[in-house]
Amino acid sequence: MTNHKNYTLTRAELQVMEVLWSVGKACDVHEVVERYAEPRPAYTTISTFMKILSTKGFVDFKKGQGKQHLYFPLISKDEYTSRVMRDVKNSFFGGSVSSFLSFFLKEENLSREELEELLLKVSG
Amino acid sequence: MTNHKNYTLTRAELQVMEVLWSVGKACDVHEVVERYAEPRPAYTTISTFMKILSTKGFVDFKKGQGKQHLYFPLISKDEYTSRVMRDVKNSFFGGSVSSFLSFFLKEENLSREELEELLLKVSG
DNA sequence: AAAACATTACTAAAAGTTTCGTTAATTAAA
DNA sequence: TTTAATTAACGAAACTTTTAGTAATGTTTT
Repeated sequence: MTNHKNYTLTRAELQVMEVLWSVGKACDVHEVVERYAEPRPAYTTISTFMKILSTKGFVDFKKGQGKQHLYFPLISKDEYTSRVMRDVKNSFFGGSVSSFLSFFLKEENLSREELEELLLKVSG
Repeated sequence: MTNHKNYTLTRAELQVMEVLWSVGKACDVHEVVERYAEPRPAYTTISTFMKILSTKGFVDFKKGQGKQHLYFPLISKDEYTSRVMRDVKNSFFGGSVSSFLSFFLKEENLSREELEELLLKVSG
């Protein structure tokens, strides 16, 4: 399946995706579990999430050694980030770009100099 | 209780808070239900959420007519928004302001000029 | 080919969230 | 003061998410 468009990631699903995104290559369940901090979830827990994520269209897999599946994301972290940002913008700022940005900047309490610097770094 | 700091709002809880924030004054359960779009939730559903939100420290109440409670938020929408923004910044941009900003600008396709303008508006 | 092994699929239970009927308590009305 | 109305508290059902054990299946080794 390929239409992650209709779904959102739950907390635990996102955690799995984070690992896949950070690894950057297709990997098996063991590799994912290893990257969890202690106490690690059970192998089958992650396996279950892979199944769920496949069904929801967020990951796919190719065959590895033996019957092993090598999982990889079907959506990039950037794509998903966009989606989250859009949702936040819509829920909290009525979809307004400038409200969103203003709030963020005020929130960060940046000095004039820091702002200038950011401007350069960002759009320079 | 007053330590909402340790909790986050679930989807349905947030919806209740949105109403309280928008109304702007302490209100009873009926007033909240009325502001829901059809099909409205049952009175007791909202009542339950008020209880939960009190326990979690997001709302408090004062006595109204009779035995009725008038609920009001203990956290402002801005405060809660900050929290969400901080979470997004941390989860998706490793806490980096400039990463956050860069992504947002690319996403929104803002020009250098538009950004400058916004910055001025914000930082006076 | 059989046994041992590795891995996914299946199932289910535990935990968390959402929903609302019923009950109990309080206030208002008769 | 008894009855009716109102309202919050309680409890539980339905649903979702999270977790993991067990079964089934395919792979490798003997």
